[in-house]
Amino acid sequence: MNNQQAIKEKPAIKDKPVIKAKQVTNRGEEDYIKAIYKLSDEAEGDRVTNHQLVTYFAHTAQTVNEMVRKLEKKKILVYQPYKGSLLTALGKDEAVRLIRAHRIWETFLTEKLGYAWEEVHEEAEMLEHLTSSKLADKLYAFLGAPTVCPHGNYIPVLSDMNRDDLDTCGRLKLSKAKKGKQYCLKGVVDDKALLVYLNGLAIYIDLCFTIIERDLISDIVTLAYGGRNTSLSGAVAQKLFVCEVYDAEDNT
Amino acid sequence: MNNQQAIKEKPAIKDKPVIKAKQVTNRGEEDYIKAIYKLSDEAEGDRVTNHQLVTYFAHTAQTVNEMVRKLEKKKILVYQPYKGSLLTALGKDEAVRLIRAHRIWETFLTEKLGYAWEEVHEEAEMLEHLTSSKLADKLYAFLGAPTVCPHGNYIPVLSDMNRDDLDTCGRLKLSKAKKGKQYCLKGVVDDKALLVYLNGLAIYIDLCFTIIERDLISDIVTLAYGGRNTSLSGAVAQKLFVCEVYDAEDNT
DNA sequence: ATATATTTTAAGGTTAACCATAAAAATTCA
DNA sequence: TGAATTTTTATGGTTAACCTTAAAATATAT
Repeated sequence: MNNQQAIKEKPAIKDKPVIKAKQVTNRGEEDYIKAIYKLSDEAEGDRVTNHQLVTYFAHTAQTVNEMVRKLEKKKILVYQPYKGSLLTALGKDEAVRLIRAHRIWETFLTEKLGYAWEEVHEEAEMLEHLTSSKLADKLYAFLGAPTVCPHGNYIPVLSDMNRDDLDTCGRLKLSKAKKGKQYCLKGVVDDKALLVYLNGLAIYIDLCFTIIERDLISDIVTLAYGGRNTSLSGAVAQKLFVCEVYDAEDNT
Repeated sequence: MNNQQAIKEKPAIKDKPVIKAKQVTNRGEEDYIKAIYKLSDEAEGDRVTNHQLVTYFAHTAQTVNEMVRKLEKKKILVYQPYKGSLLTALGKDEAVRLIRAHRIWETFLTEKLGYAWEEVHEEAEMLEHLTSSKLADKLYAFLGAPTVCPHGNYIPVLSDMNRDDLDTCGRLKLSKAKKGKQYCLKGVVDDKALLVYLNGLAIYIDLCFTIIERDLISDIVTLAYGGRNTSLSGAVAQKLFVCEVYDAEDNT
């Protein structure tokens, strides 16, 4: 027995490959970080409750609790039972890093590979998790330092890493737009069903239109563009971001 | 108790996001498939023994056995105890799909993003596992249907999916080259240390040189190119693939 | 201020991909 | 052919990310 040990101890280390897998799949944790970042924009008080995560991921309360506690230990967030989670600076950096990678990939896939805007989310969702800063930066430069992704959402750069609202900044929700005025579509929420719906209506980024009707009872906005009128529900209008357009003849 | 059940059964399904992670990390299995494919090129009789996998991955015999049995159940290989594993057509297709994705990514990273040839392996190693056929095909087209990766190795296309020797086909190992003849470097093994070494010697794909010495005792080849002479060990020469070059004046 | 509802968490389970130890089986070699 | 060596596999363990059930703690609404 002792003998066998002795023999086993010297299995001549040949200079063979010896492949080791590395940082395999932070996927779970990273998805939680992104979710908390995203949900905190919409939620009141910035704190994201476990309940929100339960419905977002369709995980059990137990699972959400475990993940949140784990991220808390890693200093990625602070958690108050019954109150919710708040990302630390570390957590926010991580979230922004992921969102940046996500949007860079989306831009690459549409601009360079000819994907449609409703096809890129899933691919980017996977690729973002294995995108080093080096890769992100090189891709970004290759794309010509774009400011927005195919859905019109800002691609954060290091200087605005901690800006809170990456999605609406400088723009207006269409649901807040005013009758009679002219707007230009600058961003949409990255939601496949919505994107396909907009395709059918020939609505895309940079489209300009006039609001010809805004019914507050039915919560419907009606736009005029390209010789047609289209009515959108409040639910849709809330997912579109616009900038006001000033006509040449319309001074101020 | 029964009561509680009844209440719990109707947690009104809201139309909230409900994000589900999918096909998470076949990484382990896929690495085994690739390893078996690669090792079967070098090994005698095509079969890859568990022992080869043990040294390749630095996993235990038990782990290798489990993985092999699992892949066997999935019809990816046939395994004979004490003999080794042989990929099925399904397994080979899978391996080639991965190698194709790997080499396409390597090409993208060097050609489009300016990576050095010794930097691309690790990135490609991760990206290949989440590359759909659609993505691979679009990338491939974007790159202009390249035939080889930055290391000069063939990028398989569907038509040669089952070709056995993707790495040496049509080419010669430098270690088999003859004194006095002229050759062109067409491929090198994708091994970081080797690539960095070659950088230092200004040796790269498509470099042409003449073999001015070939010492069989010391197993050293000496090349002349760009006004310099360089001696390479047999270990290195075995990892370089060349084609013979015929001078204009040297008929036949 | 309590009763009800909701949120948290303890306890224990599952699967995948790894590990170690050691017994059983097959191969190889003398 | 038997002994030595190698290969395989049974048993049992670990961690991460999920699960269920049910108890404990807190919040809310009357």
